[in-house]
Amino acid sequence: MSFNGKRLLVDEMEFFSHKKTKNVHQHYDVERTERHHVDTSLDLLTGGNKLTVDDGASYTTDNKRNELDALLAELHQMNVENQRLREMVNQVNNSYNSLHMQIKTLAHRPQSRADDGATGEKGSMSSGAFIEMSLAGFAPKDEPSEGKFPKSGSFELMEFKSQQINFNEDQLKADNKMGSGKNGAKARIREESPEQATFSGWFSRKAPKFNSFMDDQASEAISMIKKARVSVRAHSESSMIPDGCQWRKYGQKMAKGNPCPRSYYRCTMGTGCPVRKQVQRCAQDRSVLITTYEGQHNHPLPPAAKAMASTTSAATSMLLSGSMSSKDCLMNPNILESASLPCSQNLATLSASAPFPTITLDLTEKAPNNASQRQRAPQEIVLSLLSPILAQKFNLLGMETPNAFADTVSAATAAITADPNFAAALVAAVTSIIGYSHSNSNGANNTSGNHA
DNA sequence: CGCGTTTGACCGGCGC
DNA sequence: GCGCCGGTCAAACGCG
Repeated sequence: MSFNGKRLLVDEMEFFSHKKTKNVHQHYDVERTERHHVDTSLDLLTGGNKLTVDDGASYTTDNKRNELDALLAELHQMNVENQRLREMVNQVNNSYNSLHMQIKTLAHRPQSRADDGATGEKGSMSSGAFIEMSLAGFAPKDEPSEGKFPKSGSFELMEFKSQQINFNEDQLKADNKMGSGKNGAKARIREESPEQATFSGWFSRKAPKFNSFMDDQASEAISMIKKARVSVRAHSESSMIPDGCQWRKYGQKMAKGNPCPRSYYRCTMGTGCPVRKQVQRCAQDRSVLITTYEGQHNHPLPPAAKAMASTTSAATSMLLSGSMSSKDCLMNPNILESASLPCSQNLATLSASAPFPTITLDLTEKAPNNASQRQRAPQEIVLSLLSPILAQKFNLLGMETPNAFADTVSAATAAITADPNFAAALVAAVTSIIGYSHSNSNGANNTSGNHA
């Protein structure tokens, strides 16, 4: 009964995202949702015939009784599953509270950190401290103290403290090669340690003022979040890939190193929508269209636009969470392969040389004959990308990754990709969970409609 | 006439 | 300070 499974999964996602609700309400909502799903399923199975679960009404056929028995058994199973998930939520909340207290402690002694940084040259600053500062900027300054699900920055702050950062120089070189980096950016990377190059390039292009680094870094981070970009490479003969949004061209320039002009578009679906995109053909392969999105929509998106918006939004979340950008993607690019993506080593890459944090989704893979290596839908790609992040979040919280997690992901991937609408909703839900819920005031309207 | 596109001018950041 | 470059503006233009 995949239908029920899907609905329950989404409800759990919403359950996560509405964590501020009191527990009693959460439980009530879950129970009510379960009942609703059973009723809905009964209606579907019986073609609208009146069936009731709890009053023992007579059933006209044995088949229907059997179906009801099966559904009740399934309901029981779901109750068990829900109970397990509730326990996981409690664990997450407890872990978050613990982490939050530690962050508070760290935040109250910025001067000592600042002194550490100020005593040496910028280049000699320990990478751990530097990254910690950068990531601290991710943590919203107005974050409520209690009961709120952790922002990604909160996670990563602890994550980077506890692990020595390694770096894959080959990945960086590849980024430099493929990116539109200027010489200046490359020089910066040469002078700094690689991880500093990545983070300082995005968050601290000017010399940091260590005596007020928290505020500076936070504001810079917020600025960078707004400017974070998602680049999508796709084969297209037309001048633009269809993404469901309405765009107005406001400029065209010849970019250095590319004989093809770069076009600039802004979203016209909402008044004053800040979302912009650049469209340019790849210099090496003219059939490849590179579309770069920047900004967040401030208006509801039509269904046709949600898929792409969800994809780019999730990719951005992945990027901004830091978990993929610095530790997984750069240090261990093979993690993408662990997401059961046969072609994923070229799927999502990060540019350390770009002036803004940019993630590139490469959808130009040739569609193989092998069904198992078919070209995947964006939702499928995002789901595959997200699964290792979710697993990582479990591990980060000191929670054992559920044994059946990998199998569940595989099964869910198959089920979810059969339903594009559900996939889009799921991606949006997951996006809100794994961190980057900086979608502030327009979050309600902006259902999964964030580009970058 | 309204709307979208084109295109040269302009601005700011950055490196030298 | 100068030049390069990416990005944006806005007047001119074209189309339905």
